[in-house]
Amino acid sequence: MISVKMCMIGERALAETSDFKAEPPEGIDALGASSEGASLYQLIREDIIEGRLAANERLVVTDLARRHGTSTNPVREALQLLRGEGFVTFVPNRGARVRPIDQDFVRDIYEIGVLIEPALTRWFVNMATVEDIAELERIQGLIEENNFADTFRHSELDTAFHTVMYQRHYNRHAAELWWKHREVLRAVSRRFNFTLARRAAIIREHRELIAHVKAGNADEAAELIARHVEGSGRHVLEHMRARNAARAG
Amino acid sequence: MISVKMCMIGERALAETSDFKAEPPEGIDALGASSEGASLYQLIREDIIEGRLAANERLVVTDLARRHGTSTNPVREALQLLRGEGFVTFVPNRGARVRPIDQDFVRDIYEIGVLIEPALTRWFVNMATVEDIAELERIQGLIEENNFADTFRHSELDTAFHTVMYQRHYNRHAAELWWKHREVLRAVSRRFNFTLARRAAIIREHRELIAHVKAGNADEAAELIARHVEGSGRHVLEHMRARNAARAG
DNA sequence: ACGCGATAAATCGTACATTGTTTATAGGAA
DNA sequence: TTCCTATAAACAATGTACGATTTATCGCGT
Repeated sequence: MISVKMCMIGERALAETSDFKAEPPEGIDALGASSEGASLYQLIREDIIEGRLAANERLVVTDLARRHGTSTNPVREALQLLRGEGFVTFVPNRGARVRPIDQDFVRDIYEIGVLIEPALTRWFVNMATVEDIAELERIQGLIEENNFADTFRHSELDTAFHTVMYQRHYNRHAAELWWKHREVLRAVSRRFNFTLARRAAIIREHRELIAHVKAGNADEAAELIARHVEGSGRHVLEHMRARNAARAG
Repeated sequence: MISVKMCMIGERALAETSDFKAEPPEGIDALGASSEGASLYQLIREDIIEGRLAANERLVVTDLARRHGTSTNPVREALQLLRGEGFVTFVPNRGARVRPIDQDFVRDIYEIGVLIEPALTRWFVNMATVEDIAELERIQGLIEENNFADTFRHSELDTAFHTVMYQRHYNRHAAELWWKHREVLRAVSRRFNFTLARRAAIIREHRELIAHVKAGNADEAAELIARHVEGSGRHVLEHMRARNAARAG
Protein backbone atom coordinates (compact mmCIF):
# COMPACT_ATOMS: atom_id res chain seq x y z
CA MET A 1 0.00 0.00 0.00
CA ILE A 2 2.62 2.48 1.06
CA SER A 3 6.17 2.09 0.00
CA VAL A 4 8.90 4.59 0.50
CA LYS A 5 12.47 4.17 -0.53
CA MET A 6 15.18 6.40 0.77
CA CYS A 7 16.99 8.68 -1.61
CA MET A 8 20.43 10.00 -0.92
CA ILE A 9 21.85 12.91 -2.82
CA GLY A 10 25.54 13.38 -2.22
CA GLU A 11 27.71 12.17 0.60
CA ARG A 12 27.31 13.02 4.24
CA ALA A 13 28.83 12.75 7.66
CA LEU A 14 27.15 10.53 10.21
CA ALA A 15 25.13 12.57 12.63
CA GLU A 16 26.66 12.83 16.07
CA THR A 17 24.56 11.19 18.70
CA SER A 18 25.07 14.22 20.86
CA ASP A 19 23.14 16.68 18.72
CA PHE A 20 19.92 14.86 19.27
CA LYS A 21 19.32 14.55 22.99
CA ALA A 22 16.02 13.76 24.54
CA GLU A 23 15.53 17.45 23.97
CA PRO A 24 14.50 19.29 20.82
CA PRO A 25 16.85 18.89 17.87
CA GLU A 26 17.77 22.53 18.14
CA GLY A 27 15.06 23.93 15.93
CA ILE A 28 17.25 24.90 12.98
CA ASP A 29 19.64 26.43 15.44
CA ALA A 30 19.76 25.95 19.14
CA LEU A 31 17.89 28.37 21.35
CA GLY A 32 19.26 31.31 19.54
CA ALA A 33 17.47 34.11 21.27
CA SER A 34 18.87 35.73 24.33
CA SER A 35 18.30 34.32 27.74
CA GLU A 36 14.98 35.96 28.62
CA GLY A 37 13.41 35.67 25.21
CA ALA A 38 14.46 32.03 25.01
CA SER A 39 13.14 31.07 28.41
CA LEU A 40 9.88 32.84 27.72
CA TYR A 41 9.68 30.94 24.48
CA GLN A 42 10.08 27.66 26.35
CA LEU A 43 7.51 28.58 28.99
CA ILE A 44 4.82 29.82 26.64
CA ARG A 45 5.44 26.90 24.33
CA GLU A 46 4.84 24.43 27.15
CA ASP A 47 1.76 26.36 28.23
CA ILE A 48 0.37 25.96 24.74
CA ILE A 49 1.25 22.32 24.26
CA GLU A 50 0.11 21.28 27.72
CA GLY A 51 -3.17 23.05 27.12
CA ARG A 52 -2.85 25.62 29.89
CA LEU A 53 -3.53 28.17 27.18
CA ALA A 54 -6.70 27.37 25.30
CA ALA A 55 -7.09 27.27 21.55
CA ASN A 56 -7.63 30.72 20.03
CA GLU A 57 -6.87 32.39 23.34
CA ARG A 58 -5.47 35.86 22.96
CA LEU A 59 -1.84 36.30 23.89
CA VAL A 60 -1.70 39.85 25.19
CA VAL A 61 1.85 41.07 25.27
CA THR A 62 1.55 43.28 28.32
CA ASP A 63 -0.21 40.55 30.31
CA LEU A 64 2.44 37.98 29.52
CA ALA A 65 5.15 40.48 30.36
CA ARG A 66 3.61 41.28 33.72
CA ARG A 67 3.00 37.63 34.48
CA HIS A 68 6.61 36.67 33.78
CA GLY A 69 8.10 39.75 35.32
CA THR A 70 9.78 41.16 32.22
CA SER A 71 9.08 43.92 29.79
CA THR A 72 7.35 43.52 26.49
CA ASN A 73 10.23 43.05 24.09
CA PRO A 74 11.27 39.58 25.21
CA VAL A 75 7.64 38.53 24.99
CA ARG A 76 7.34 39.77 21.43
CA GLU A 77 10.48 37.87 20.59
CA ALA A 78 9.15 34.65 22.08
CA LEU A 79 5.87 35.06 20.22
CA GLN A 80 7.66 35.54 16.92
CA LEU A 81 9.60 32.34 17.51
CA LEU A 82 6.39 30.50 18.30
CA ARG A 83 4.83 31.95 15.21
CA GLY A 84 7.66 30.52 13.15
CA GLU A 85 6.94 27.14 14.66
CA GLY A 86 3.27 27.41 13.89
CA PHE A 87 1.95 27.38 17.43
CA VAL A 88 0.84 31.01 17.34
CA THR A 89 -0.93 33.11 14.73
CA PHE A 90 -0.70 36.84 14.22
CA VAL A 91 -3.22 39.25 12.80
CA PRO A 92 -1.80 42.69 12.02
CA ASN A 93 -2.65 45.26 14.68
CA ARG A 94 -4.62 42.68 16.56
CA GLY A 95 -1.87 40.64 18.10
CA ALA A 96 -1.29 36.96 18.67
CA ARG A 97 -3.51 34.02 19.42
CA VAL A 98 -2.94 30.38 20.26
CA ARG A 99 -3.28 28.44 17.06
CA PRO A 100 -5.93 25.77 17.42
CA ILE A 101 -4.54 22.35 16.68
CA ASP A 102 -7.35 21.10 14.52
CA GLN A 103 -7.87 17.97 12.50
CA ASP A 104 -6.46 19.46 9.32
CA PHE A 105 -3.28 20.41 11.09
CA VAL A 106 -2.81 16.99 12.67
CA ARG A 107 -3.65 15.21 9.45
CA ASP A 108 -1.07 17.21 7.53
CA ILE A 109 1.61 16.49 10.11
CA TYR A 110 0.93 12.77 10.06
CA GLU A 111 0.96 12.59 6.30
CA ILE A 112 4.35 14.22 6.26
CA GLY A 113 5.43 11.70 8.85
CA VAL A 114 4.34 8.85 6.61
CA LEU A 115 6.58 10.22 3.89
CA ILE A 116 9.57 11.08 6.09
CA GLU A 117 9.87 8.53 8.85
CA PRO A 118 10.26 5.43 6.69
CA ALA A 119 13.26 7.06 5.06
CA LEU A 120 14.80 7.84 8.43
CA THR A 121 14.09 4.28 9.52
CA ARG A 122 15.77 2.85 6.48
CA TRP A 123 18.89 4.83 7.25
CA PHE A 124 18.81 3.72 10.87
CA VAL A 125 18.57 0.06 9.94
CA ASN A 126 21.64 0.42 7.77
CA MET A 127 23.67 2.33 10.35
CA ALA A 128 22.50 0.87 13.65
CA THR A 129 25.21 -0.29 16.04
CA VAL A 130 24.85 -3.13 18.51
CA GLU A 131 24.62 -0.52 21.23
CA ASP A 132 21.71 1.13 19.44
CA ILE A 133 19.88 -2.16 19.20
CA ALA A 134 20.56 -2.98 22.84
CA GLU A 135 19.18 0.43 23.81
CA LEU A 136 16.07 -0.16 21.73
CA GLU A 137 15.49 -3.49 23.45
CA ARG A 138 16.06 -1.95 26.86
CA ILE A 139 13.46 0.76 26.20
CA GLN A 140 11.07 -1.77 24.73
CA GLY A 141 11.46 -3.78 27.92
CA LEU A 142 10.47 -0.75 29.97
CA ILE A 143 7.51 -0.08 27.70
CA GLU A 144 6.23 -3.61 28.13
CA GLU A 145 6.92 -3.49 31.85
CA ASN A 146 4.90 -0.30 32.17
CA ASN A 147 2.23 -1.82 29.90
CA PHE A 148 0.34 1.45 29.51
CA ALA A 149 -0.29 1.70 33.24
CA ASP A 150 1.11 5.21 33.21
CA THR A 151 0.20 6.79 29.89
CA PHE A 152 2.50 9.74 30.43
CA ARG A 153 5.42 7.42 31.03
CA HIS A 154 4.46 5.43 27.97
CA SER A 155 4.57 8.55 25.88
CA GLU A 156 8.01 9.43 27.24
CA LEU A 157 9.33 5.94 26.56
CA ASP A 158 7.86 5.86 23.09
CA THR A 159 9.56 9.15 22.32
CA ALA A 160 12.82 7.74 23.67
CA PHE A 161 12.42 4.68 21.47
CA HIS A 162 12.03 6.70 18.31
CA THR A 163 14.71 9.14 19.38
CA VAL A 164 17.22 6.32 19.49
CA MET A 165 16.28 5.54 15.91
CA TYR A 166 16.31 9.06 14.60
CA GLN A 167 19.39 10.34 16.38
CA ARG A 168 21.22 8.44 13.66
CA HIS A 169 19.55 10.56 11.04
CA TYR A 170 20.93 11.24 7.59
CA ASN A 171 19.07 14.50 7.23
CA ARG A 172 18.66 17.15 9.87
CA HIS A 173 15.57 18.71 8.35
CA ALA A 174 13.85 15.36 8.20
CA ALA A 175 14.67 14.67 11.83
CA GLU A 176 13.29 18.05 12.81
CA LEU A 177 10.08 17.34 10.97
CA TRP A 178 9.76 14.18 13.00
CA TRP A 179 10.31 16.12 16.19
CA LYS A 180 7.58 18.56 15.24
CA HIS A 181 5.30 15.61 14.59
CA ARG A 182 6.05 14.45 18.14
CA GLU A 183 5.31 17.83 19.68
CA VAL A 184 2.00 18.14 17.91
CA LEU A 185 1.05 14.67 19.02
CA ARG A 186 1.91 15.64 22.58
CA ALA A 187 -0.33 18.68 22.30
CA VAL A 188 -3.20 16.64 20.91
CA SER A 189 -2.91 13.96 23.54
CA ARG A 190 -3.01 16.57 26.30
CA ARG A 191 -6.03 18.31 24.86
CA PHE A 192 -8.05 15.24 24.01
CA ASN A 193 -6.94 13.19 26.98
CA PHE A 194 -5.89 10.16 25.06
CA THR A 195 -6.55 6.66 26.00
CA LEU A 196 -4.26 4.72 23.73
CA ALA A 197 -6.07 2.11 21.78
CA ARG A 198 -4.06 -0.22 19.56
CA ARG A 199 -2.09 -1.30 22.60
CA ALA A 200 -1.48 -4.82 21.44
CA ALA A 201 -0.64 -3.53 17.99
CA ILE A 202 1.90 -1.05 19.35
CA ILE A 203 3.77 -3.69 21.32
CA ARG A 204 3.71 -6.08 18.40
CA GLU A 205 4.88 -3.50 15.89
CA HIS A 206 7.77 -2.45 18.09
CA ARG A 207 8.88 -6.04 18.46
CA GLU A 208 8.61 -6.61 14.76
CA LEU A 209 10.61 -3.49 14.14
CA ILE A 210 13.43 -4.61 16.42
CA ALA A 211 13.49 -7.93 14.64
CA HIS A 212 13.80 -6.21 11.26
CA VAL A 213 16.58 -4.00 12.57
CA LYS A 214 18.48 -7.00 13.87
CA ALA A 215 18.07 -8.77 10.55
CA GLY A 216 19.21 -5.67 8.71
CA ASN A 217 15.96 -5.72 6.80
CA ALA A 218 15.54 -2.08 5.81
CA ASP A 219 12.67 -2.49 3.36
CA GLU A 220 10.41 -4.23 5.80
CA ALA A 221 11.29 -1.90 8.64
CA ALA A 222 10.45 1.12 6.51
CA GLU A 223 7.19 -0.44 5.39
CA LEU A 224 6.33 -1.25 8.97
CA ILE A 225 6.99 2.30 10.14
CA ALA A 226 4.90 3.70 7.31
CA ARG A 227 1.96 1.57 8.37
CA HIS A 228 2.64 2.37 12.01
CA VAL A 229 2.49 6.12 11.44
CA GLU A 230 -0.51 5.82 9.17
CA GLY A 231 -2.38 3.67 11.63
CA SER A 232 -1.71 5.88 14.59
CA GLY A 233 -2.63 8.92 12.54
CA ARG A 234 -5.98 7.44 11.62
CA HIS A 235 -6.59 6.53 15.22
CA VAL A 236 -5.73 9.99 16.53
CA LEU A 237 -7.94 11.67 13.97
CA GLU A 238 -10.80 9.33 14.70
CA HIS A 239 -10.48 10.18 18.35
CA MET A 240 -10.48 13.91 17.62
CA ARG A 241 -13.50 13.55 15.38
CA ALA A 242 -15.42 11.64 18.02
CA ARG A 243 -14.57 14.15 20.72
CA ASN A 244 -15.54 17.09 18.57
CA ALA A 245 -18.81 15.43 17.63
CA ALA A 246 -19.57 14.73 21.28
CA ARG A 247 -18.74 18.31 22.19
CA ALA A 248 -20.94 19.70 19.42
CA GLY A 249 -23.86 17.32 20.00
CA MET B 1 14.82 3.09 -7.85
CA ILE B 2 12.69 5.60 -6.04
CA SER B 3 9.05 4.99 -5.56
CA VAL B 4 6.73 7.02 -3.44
CA LYS B 5 3.07 6.40 -2.99
CA MET B 6 0.79 9.00 -1.56
CA CYS B 7 -0.86 8.34 1.75
CA MET B 8 -4.05 10.05 2.79
CA ILE B 9 -5.20 10.06 6.35
CA GLY B 10 -8.74 11.31 6.71
CA GLU B 11 -10.84 13.41 4.42
CA ARG B 12 -10.04 16.89 3.24
CA ALA B 13 -11.33 19.86 1.33
CA LEU B 14 -9.77 20.73 -1.99
CA ALA B 15 -7.31 23.57 -1.63
CA GLU B 16 -8.52 26.83 -3.06
CA THR B 17 -6.49 27.98 -5.97
CA SER B 18 -6.38 31.43 -4.46
CA ASP B 19 -4.30 30.59 -1.42
CA PHE B 20 -1.31 29.71 -3.52
CA LYS B 21 -0.48 32.66 -5.75
CA ALA B 22 2.81 33.14 -7.48
CA GLU B 23 3.73 34.42 -4.04
CA PRO B 24 4.72 32.47 -0.96
CA PRO B 25 2.12 30.06 0.38
CA GLU B 26 1.72 32.23 3.42
CA GLY B 27 4.46 30.69 5.50
CA ILE B 28 2.24 28.93 8.01
CA ASP B 29 0.23 32.10 8.19
CA ALA B 30 0.31 35.04 5.88
CA LEU B 31 2.69 37.86 6.63
CA GLY B 32 1.59 38.07 10.18
CA ALA B 33 3.83 40.75 11.48
CA SER B 34 2.82 44.35 11.33
CA SER B 35 3.40 46.43 8.28
CA GLU B 36 6.86 47.65 9.03
CA GLY B 37 8.28 44.45 10.43
CA ALA B 38 6.78 42.49 7.55
CA SER B 39 8.18 44.70 4.83
CA LEU B 40 11.59 44.64 6.46
CA TYR B 41 11.31 40.88 6.56
CA GLN B 42 10.62 40.82 2.83
CA LEU B 43 13.46 43.19 2.03
CA ILE B 44 16.12 41.51 4.13
CA ARG B 45 14.97 38.13 2.92
CA GLU B 46 15.42 39.17 -0.69
CA ASP B 47 18.80 40.68 0.14
CA ILE B 48 19.89 37.35 1.55
CA ILE B 49 18.48 35.17 -1.22
CA GLU B 50 19.71 37.40 -3.99
CA GLY B 51 23.15 37.38 -2.45
CA ARG B 52 23.39 41.09 -1.71
CA LEU B 53 24.19 40.03 1.82
CA ALA B 54 27.08 37.59 1.90
CA ALA B 55 27.20 34.33 3.80
CA ASN B 56 28.07 34.78 7.46
CA GLU B 57 27.77 38.53 7.16
CA ARG B 58 26.81 40.19 10.39
CA LEU B 59 23.33 41.67 10.53
CA VAL B 60 23.73 44.64 12.84
CA VAL B 61 20.37 45.79 14.06
CA THR B 62 21.20 49.48 14.33
CA ASP B 63 22.70 49.55 10.84
CA LEU B 64 19.69 47.88 9.28
CA ALA B 65 17.40 50.23 11.17
CA ARG B 66 19.27 53.28 9.94
CA ARG B 67 19.43 51.97 6.40
CA HIS B 68 15.70 51.35 6.24
CA GLY B 69 14.71 54.43 8.15
CA THR B 70 13.05 52.75 11.11
CA SER B 71 13.94 52.04 14.68
CA THR B 72 15.38 48.80 15.95
CA ASN B 73 12.30 46.89 17.02
CA PRO B 74 10.89 46.16 13.57
CA VAL B 75 14.33 44.98 12.54
CA ARG B 76 14.57 42.59 15.46
CA GLU B 77 11.15 41.28 14.53
CA ALA B 78 12.14 40.69 10.94
CA LEU B 79 15.31 38.92 12.02
CA GLN B 80 13.37 36.60 14.30
CA LEU B 81 11.08 35.69 11.43
CA LEU B 82 14.08 35.00 9.22
CA ARG B 83 15.59 32.92 11.98
CA GLY B 84 12.45 30.83 12.06
CA GLU B 85 12.81 30.25 8.35
CA GLY B 86 16.43 29.26 8.73
CA PHE B 87 17.99 32.07 6.73
CA VAL B 88 19.56 33.73 9.76
CA THR B 89 21.40 32.40 12.80
CA PHE B 90 21.61 33.94 16.24
CA VAL B 91 24.32 33.73 18.85
CA PRO B 92 23.28 35.08 22.25
CA ASN B 93 24.68 38.51 22.96
CA ARG B 94 26.41 38.50 19.61
CA GLY B 95 23.52 39.06 17.28
CA ALA B 96 22.52 37.70 13.92
CA ARG B 97 24.40 36.49 10.87
CA VAL B 98 23.40 35.39 7.41
CA ARG B 99 23.27 31.62 7.44
CA PRO B 100 25.54 30.23 4.78
CA ILE B 101 23.65 28.00 2.38
CA ASP B 102 26.09 25.13 2.24
CA GLN B 103 26.02 21.76 0.57
CA ASP B 104 24.57 19.99 3.59
CA PHE B 105 21.69 22.41 3.72
CA VAL B 106 20.91 22.09 0.03
CA ARG B 107 21.26 18.33 0.11
CA ASP B 108 18.82 18.05 2.99
CA ILE B 109 16.27 20.23 1.26
CA TYR B 110 16.44 18.24 -1.95
CA GLU B 111 16.12 14.94 -0.17
CA ILE B 112 12.97 16.18 1.50
CA GLY B 113 11.78 17.25 -1.92
CA VAL B 114 12.31 13.76 -3.27
CA LEU B 115 10.05 12.44 -0.53
CA ILE B 116 7.38 15.14 -0.70
CA GLU B 117 6.96 16.26 -4.28
CA PRO B 118 5.99 12.92 -5.80
CA ALA B 119 3.13 12.73 -3.34
CA LEU B 120 1.97 16.22 -4.30
CA THR B 121 2.28 15.27 -7.94
CA ARG B 122 0.18 12.17 -7.47
CA TRP B 123 -2.57 14.25 -5.95
CA PHE B 124 -2.37 16.77 -8.76
CA VAL B 125 -2.70 14.10 -11.43
CA ASN B 126 -5.83 12.86 -9.78
CA MET B 127 -7.38 16.28 -9.32
CA ALA B 128 -6.18 18.23 -12.36
CA THR B 129 -8.83 20.05 -14.34
CA VAL B 130 -8.69 20.69 -18.08
CA GLU B 131 -7.88 24.30 -17.25
CA ASP B 132 -4.92 23.20 -15.14
CA ILE B 133 -3.59 21.10 -17.99
CA ALA B 134 -4.09 23.90 -20.49
CA GLU B 135 -2.21 26.24 -18.18
CA LEU B 136 0.64 23.75 -17.87
CA GLU B 137 0.89 23.49 -21.63
CA ARG B 138 0.80 27.25 -22.02
CA ILE B 139 3.68 27.70 -19.57
CA GLN B 140 5.58 24.85 -21.14
CA GLY B 141 5.20 26.63 -24.48
CA LEU B 142 6.72 29.77 -23.01
CA ILE B 143 9.58 27.76 -21.50
CA GLU B 144 10.39 26.19 -24.84
CA GLU B 145 10.01 29.51 -26.60
CA ASN B 146 12.45 31.12 -24.19
CA ASN B 147 14.71 28.07 -24.55
CA PHE B 148 17.01 29.11 -21.68
CA ALA B 149 17.93 32.36 -23.42
CA ASP B 150 17.03 34.28 -20.29
CA THR B 151 17.87 32.09 -17.31
CA PHE B 152 16.03 34.34 -14.90
CA ARG B 153 12.90 34.08 -16.98
CA HIS B 154 13.35 30.34 -17.18
CA SER B 155 13.49 30.13 -13.43
CA GLU B 156 10.31 32.19 -13.11
CA LEU B 157 8.50 30.04 -15.63
CA ASP B 158 9.67 26.82 -14.04
CA THR B 159 8.37 28.03 -10.70
CA ALA B 160 5.06 28.92 -12.34
CA PHE B 161 4.88 25.46 -13.87
CA HIS B 162 5.28 23.72 -10.54
CA THR B 163 3.05 26.22 -8.80
CA VAL B 164 0.19 25.23 -11.10
CA MET B 165 0.75 21.65 -10.00
CA TYR B 166 1.08 22.30 -6.31
CA GLN B 167 -1.66 24.85 -5.89
CA ARG B 168 -3.93 21.82 -5.97
CA HIS B 169 -2.18 20.43 -2.94
CA TYR B 170 -3.72 18.02 -0.51
CA ASN B 171 -1.47 19.09 2.34
CA ARG B 172 -0.50 22.61 3.22
CA HIS B 173 2.64 21.69 5.09
CA ALA B 174 3.88 19.65 2.18
CA ALA B 175 3.26 22.52 -0.22
CA GLU B 176 5.15 24.86 2.07
CA LEU B 177 8.08 22.51 2.16
CA TRP B 178 8.13 22.61 -1.60
CA TRP B 179 8.10 26.38 -1.55
CA LYS B 180 11.05 26.43 0.81
CA HIS B 181 12.86 24.09 -1.53
CA ARG B 182 12.22 26.63 -4.31
CA GLU B 183 13.52 29.54 -2.29
CA VAL B 184 16.71 27.77 -1.36
CA LEU B 185 17.26 26.82 -4.96
CA ARG B 186 16.81 30.44 -5.92
CA ALA B 187 19.41 31.46 -3.37
CA VAL B 188 21.86 28.86 -4.59
CA SER B 189 21.43 29.75 -8.22
CA ARG B 190 22.06 33.44 -7.46
CA ARG B 191 25.17 32.70 -5.44
CA PHE B 192 26.70 30.16 -7.76
CA ASN B 193 25.58 31.82 -10.95
CA PHE B 194 23.98 28.81 -12.44
CA THR B 195 24.24 27.75 -15.99
CA LEU B 196 21.55 25.15 -16.27
CA ALA B 197 22.83 21.93 -17.62
CA ARG B 198 20.36 19.14 -18.32
CA ARG B 199 18.52 21.48 -20.67
CA ALA B 200 17.34 18.82 -23.02
CA ALA B 201 16.40 16.64 -20.10
CA ILE B 202 14.34 19.38 -18.47
CA ILE B 203 12.31 19.99 -21.62
CA ARG B 204 11.81 16.29 -22.16
CA GLU B 205 10.81 15.60 -18.56
CA HIS B 206 8.25 18.38 -18.57
CA ARG B 207 6.72 17.05 -21.76
CA GLU B 208 6.61 13.55 -20.37
CA LEU B 209 5.00 14.86 -17.23
CA ILE B 210 2.24 16.62 -19.14
CA ALA B 211 1.61 13.44 -21.06
CA HIS B 212 1.27 11.47 -17.84
CA VAL B 213 -1.07 14.06 -16.40
CA LYS B 214 -3.26 13.93 -19.50
CA ALA B 215 -3.34 10.14 -19.33
CA GLY B 216 -4.18 10.28 -15.64
CA ASN B 217 -1.12 8.19 -14.95
CA ALA B 218 -0.31 9.12 -11.37
CA ASP B 219 2.28 6.42 -10.67
CA GLU B 220 4.48 7.32 -13.60
CA ALA B 221 4.14 11.04 -12.99
CA ALA B 222 5.22 10.63 -9.38
CA GLU B 223 8.13 8.45 -10.39
CA LEU B 224 9.17 10.99 -12.98
CA ILE B 225 9.08 13.84 -10.49
CA ALA B 226 11.11 11.86 -8.00
CA ARG B 227 13.81 11.30 -10.58
CA HIS B 228 13.52 14.92 -11.72
CA VAL B 229 14.13 16.28 -8.22
CA GLU B 230 16.87 13.79 -7.54
CA GLY B 231 18.63 14.56 -10.79
CA SER B 232 18.48 18.29 -10.37
CA GLY B 233 19.64 17.92 -6.78
CA ARG B 234 22.69 15.96 -7.82
CA HIS B 235 23.44 18.49 -10.50
CA VAL B 236 23.15 21.47 -8.16
CA LEU B 237 25.37 19.84 -5.56
CA GLU B 238 27.93 18.89 -8.17
CA HIS B 239 28.00 22.49 -9.29
CA MET B 240 28.45 23.75 -5.74
CA ARG B 241 31.22 21.25 -5.12
CA ALA B 242 33.06 22.30 -8.24
CA ARG B 243 32.76 25.96 -7.43
CA ASN B 244 33.94 25.48 -3.88
CA ALA B 245 36.88 23.42 -5.04
CA ALA B 246 37.81 26.08 -7.57
CA ARG B 247 37.52 28.77 -4.92
CA ALA B 248 39.68 26.83 -2.47
CA GLY B 249 42.27 25.71 -5.04
C1' DA C 1 55.83 39.00 21.38
C1' DC C 2 52.15 38.42 24.73
C1' DG C 3 48.95 39.39 28.25
C1' DC C 4 46.09 43.08 30.21
C1' DG C 5 43.26 47.07 30.70
C1' DA C 6 40.61 50.83 28.56
C1' DT C 7 37.58 52.11 25.00
C1' DA C 8 34.23 51.40 21.45
C1' DA C 9 30.33 48.93 19.63
C1' DA C 10 26.30 46.37 19.63
C1' DT C 11 22.90 43.51 21.92
C1' DC C 12 19.33 43.19 25.27
C1' DG C 13 16.03 44.95 28.36
C1' DT C 14 13.09 48.88 29.93
C1' DA C 15 10.14 52.80 29.56
C1' DC C 16 7.37 55.64 26.76
C1' DA C 17 4.66 57.63 22.61
C1' DT C 18 1.74 56.73 18.92
C1' DT C 19 -1.56 54.47 16.31
C1' DG C 20 -5.14 51.48 15.53
C1' DT C 21 -8.89 48.46 17.42
C1' DT C 22 -12.46 47.17 20.49
C1' DT C 23 -15.97 48.21 23.67
C1' DA C 24 -19.18 50.85 26.17
C1' DT C 25 -22.38 54.48 26.24
C1' DA C 26 -25.52 57.88 24.81
C1' DG C 27 -28.80 59.56 21.42
C1' DG C 28 -32.29 59.07 18.04
C1' DA C 29 -35.67 56.68 15.11
C1' DA C 30 -39.14 53.05 14.47
C1' DT D 1 -39.38 50.01 24.69
C1' DT D 2 -36.05 48.27 21.44
C1' DC D 3 -32.77 48.47 18.00
C1' DC D 4 -29.45 50.84 15.45
C1' DT D 5 -25.84 54.26 14.99
C1' DA D 6 -22.42 57.49 16.25
C1' DT D 7 -19.22 58.97 19.35
C1' DA D 8 -15.92 58.62 22.95
C1' DA D 9 -13.02 56.31 26.02
C1' DA D 10 -10.25 52.29 27.30
C1' DC D 11 -7.23 49.00 25.61
C1' DA D 12 -3.53 46.91 23.32
C1' DA D 13 -0.28 46.52 19.39
C1' DT D 14 3.37 48.85 17.06
C1' DG D 15 7.23 52.15 16.83
C1' DT D 16 10.76 55.11 19.18
C1' DA D 17 14.24 56.35 22.40
C1' DC D 18 17.37 55.27 25.97
C1' DG D 19 20.20 52.96 29.52
C1' DA D 20 22.58 48.77 31.10
C1' DT D 21 25.38 44.77 30.16
C1' DT D 22 28.05 42.03 27.37
C1' DT D 23 31.46 41.43 23.82
C1' DA D 24 35.12 42.84 20.69
C1' DT D 25 39.12 45.76 19.58
C1' DC D 26 43.00 48.36 20.14
C1' DG D 27 47.00 50.06 22.47
C1' DC D 28 50.00 49.99 26.20
C1' DG D 29 53.31 48.06 29.32
C1' DT D 30 56.25 44.47 30.63
